Amino acid sequence: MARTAGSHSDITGPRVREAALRLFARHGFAAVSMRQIASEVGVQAGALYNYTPDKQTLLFELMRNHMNELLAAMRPDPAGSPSAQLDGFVRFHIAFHHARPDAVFIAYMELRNLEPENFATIEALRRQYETVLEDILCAGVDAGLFDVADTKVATLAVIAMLTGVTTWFRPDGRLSLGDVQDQYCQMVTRLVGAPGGSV
Amino acid sequence: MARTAGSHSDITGPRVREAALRLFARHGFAAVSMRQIASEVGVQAGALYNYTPDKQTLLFELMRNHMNELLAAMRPDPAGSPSAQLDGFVRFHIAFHHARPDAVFIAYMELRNLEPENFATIEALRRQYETVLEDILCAGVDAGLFDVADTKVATLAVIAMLTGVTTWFRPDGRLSLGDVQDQYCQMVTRLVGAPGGSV
DNA sequence: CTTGGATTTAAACGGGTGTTCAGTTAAATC
DNA sequence: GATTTAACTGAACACCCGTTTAAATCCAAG
Repeated sequence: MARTAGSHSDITGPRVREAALRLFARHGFAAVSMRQIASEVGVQAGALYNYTPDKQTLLFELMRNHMNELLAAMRPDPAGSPSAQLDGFVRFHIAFHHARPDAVFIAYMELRNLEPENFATIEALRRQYETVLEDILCAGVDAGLFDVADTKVATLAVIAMLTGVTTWFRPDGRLSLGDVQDQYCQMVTRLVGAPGGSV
Repeated sequence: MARTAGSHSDITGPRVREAALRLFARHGFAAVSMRQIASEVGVQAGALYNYTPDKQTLLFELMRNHMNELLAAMRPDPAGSPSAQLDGFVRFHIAFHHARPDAVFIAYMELRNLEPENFATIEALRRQYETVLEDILCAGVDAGLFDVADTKVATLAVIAMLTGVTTWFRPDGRLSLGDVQDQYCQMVTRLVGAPGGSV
């Protein structure tokens, strides 16, 4: 068992994933070659295959990793009221996605480049995340706090609205991330017909 | 001037664009080859160059065409109230986008595959469309009908929310297109703090 | 029926693709 | 210092890429 301590694989492995994430987000999975990724890492193309069985799996692992991090980070306070939970969800979604623009971009844009089996896995994780929000909405409706015609539709509407932030928000722009979070909280609060959202 | 009547170009041209639209939407611009498009049309790859100078322009024309159609079809009733105009915008956006899923997909997903000049053109058209909605929101705020903290943010939030419909709505599903339009109208009405959106 | 231009083919161009693998390098263990 | 083995190179594999071009085909007009 040689080269366990000073091994480069501890360094090269993450660097491969970082380069792939950045390049896939920037140019798209199909438009990026293994040689481009390798060149970014400072290695020959063949060396990448020490870290991934193939290009498809490299994409899949990036997406699965992102979704797992998302689900792990999202822990709604079970003691909070539905309104507080909804508020927390909105702020969390905006902040978490803003911190990982490349991973977000890939997770939403490269789904069609996944093989069916991999697609199903990512899709399941995505639905799991949506369920977190839907449960909050259902709890609010049950408590008579929210007025939502269809919690499934409202869930998808809110998530689409929140995810859209990543396409235009720039930290050096007119509004701070906190401003944006505040505004979206108000809009979502009103959207679900919760009290406290009126004029 | 021979072959003006029985010319194939009247037939092949549209067929090229249809095939490209479908394939680009399904697999992504970078993942689709000119030979695939040609094969779909029933022609050799070289024949495509009678109808487009290159692959990039083919994509660009599809996107520009879609945006132009979108802007031409979007004519808010200048006599209507801001609330009625907003309602009309929501219903129009959902219906128009649902009728052209492939073009919508391309217009939102393939922006990064456009060369800078082409990107700027499409981006300008997109902003033109957003301005239609923002003007409605501004009119509503000026009339004291809407309560919106930031019309730009609200515009982007509403459009992201509406466009998201195309990713999940299926006409053979639980809800009809009309149901979805109704629900989004209510959610948007509440989101902008307009009267008539409360419980 | 010939003509001439629109339309398409077939082949070629230079270059890039994902992936494999024998061989080289270099670091950790004995 | 010899041995072991993870890490990497460099070349090759078979194939696909967008685009160009000369030649063939097709068909309305004269």
